[in-house]
Amino acid sequence: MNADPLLTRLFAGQDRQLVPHLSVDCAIFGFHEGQIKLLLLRWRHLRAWSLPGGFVRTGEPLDGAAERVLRERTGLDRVYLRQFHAFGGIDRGEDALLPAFKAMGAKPPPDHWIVSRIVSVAYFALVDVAKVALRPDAFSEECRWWDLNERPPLLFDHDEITDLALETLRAQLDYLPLAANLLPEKFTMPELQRLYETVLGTSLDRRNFQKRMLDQGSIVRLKERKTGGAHRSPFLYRFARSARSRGLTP
Amino acid sequence: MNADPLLTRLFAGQDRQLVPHLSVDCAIFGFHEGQIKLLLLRWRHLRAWSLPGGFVRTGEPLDGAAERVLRERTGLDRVYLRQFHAFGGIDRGEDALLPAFKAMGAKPPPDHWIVSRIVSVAYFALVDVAKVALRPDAFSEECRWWDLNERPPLLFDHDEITDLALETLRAQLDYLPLAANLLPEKFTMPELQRLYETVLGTSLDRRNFQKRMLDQGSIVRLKERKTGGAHRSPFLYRFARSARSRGLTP
DNA sequence: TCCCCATTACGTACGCAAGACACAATGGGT
DNA sequence: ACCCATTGTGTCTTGCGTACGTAATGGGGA
Repeated sequence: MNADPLLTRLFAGQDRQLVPHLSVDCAIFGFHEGQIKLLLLRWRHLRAWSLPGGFVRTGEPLDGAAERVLRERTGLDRVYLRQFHAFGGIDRGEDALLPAFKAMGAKPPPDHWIVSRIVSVAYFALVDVAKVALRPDAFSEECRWWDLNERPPLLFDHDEITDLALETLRAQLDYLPLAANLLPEKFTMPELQRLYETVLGTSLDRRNFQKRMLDQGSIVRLKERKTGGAHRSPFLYRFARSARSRGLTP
Repeated sequence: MNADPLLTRLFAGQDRQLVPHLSVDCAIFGFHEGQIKLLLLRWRHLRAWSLPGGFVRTGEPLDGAAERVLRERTGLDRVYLRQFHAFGGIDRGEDALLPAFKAMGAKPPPDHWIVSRIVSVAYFALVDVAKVALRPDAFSEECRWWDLNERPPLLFDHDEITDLALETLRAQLDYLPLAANLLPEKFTMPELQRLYETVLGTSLDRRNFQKRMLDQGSIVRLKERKTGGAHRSPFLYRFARSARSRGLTP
């Protein structure tokens, strides 16, 4: 197999396009059929999964790198994206990459930063699954949604990153407009409730939940109802303008 | 003036001790006489102030670098220290350093990372002012506590960093054992209340505050009272064991 | 020395929001 | 036409936070 020209230049130390020792990783969450979904990539040759990520380019803001990763994998722009932690331990499992590079015909020098020490700034994103156009990156052969509870073990320290992303999500559930970004424009009250229950891991009272949401004023009831279900048709709702917060510079 | 040998080696690109393009900054908070204090350094030659910070060494964890900065400036170890954000904008004001380097007789090449692009991971620390032994670093001529409201304008983007640290502090006031780390072992109820009021920027009802704190169970009343004041002697309290959380790996 | 009074300690009443639960309405399935 | 799971709405209770009143204390001023 031919060596990737990008990798060859990178390993020769000639690449001044990237900020060394630095990367971004994105935990991209979706919600579908009552389940939280996580977007994962499968690496070529390694056959193992990781979060979408990438390196930071010279002259590119950190947030810009995260926005780029999100855009390149999902086609989405201006969606909910927040930094939540920088992971800077000494051994984050970078050497798991070595077999992949070898299989690609490129050999990094043993002291090259890409296999020695990388600090990764982690972001989480909330997206509407229906709007996503999945696309793997140069190093991966597949890109798909996983049910959060059935996800495979991840490469590097990405299990740890995912866990902290979820913890952050739960802690901020009522402050950030989480649901407004995970659900489609129109949704029913039970759908909204199942999202809350899934994120919180508890069950909530239907009637009190509805009251709380409506009194709070952040969602608006539409005239339409959702038909096709086997029971009484529920109303459709949408979020009030103020509830949708997009992008990193609000 | 003679060139600093560390700087000379760094600018010649020979220094493999530091991870390039990466630094840590610490917002170190204290509390004294009813006021929140912030620890600042005054740079040599520049005569301007900044947060304590430093570069990350090869083989040093990110958290370790923050702990080292805190220890070197205050002599303290195992105190409350948390990462809260990575600042990675394109121009964070690094070129403010140029005059300082020049005055030290060292000239960085114009494309050197130290004046081109630095991503800084920011931490905040909560310390007991009485236990701190202040010590400036190699680049600063003075190191002292400032009243938060009277602090001077800071170098780089450190005003922004300080603002976000405070915002994070306020948001987490009731969850993290903030007071347990800012106050001395023994303290009075009015002292605790003033800390809360200062951080929150509001005034609280004396009687309800006392009830809330005691019902919560995280503080314990001692048999002693504080004497010497001009009025009725208040009881002394201490935090319950569980309330004190120290260091980055609990 | 004694009174004054700011400050501390303890207790009660009210209001709002969340939680528990009952009942009516709907719409496809049988 | 009836059944019944599901949705929409209302009521009662509980608990926490807020507002506020009263008693106790200890140093300072006359």
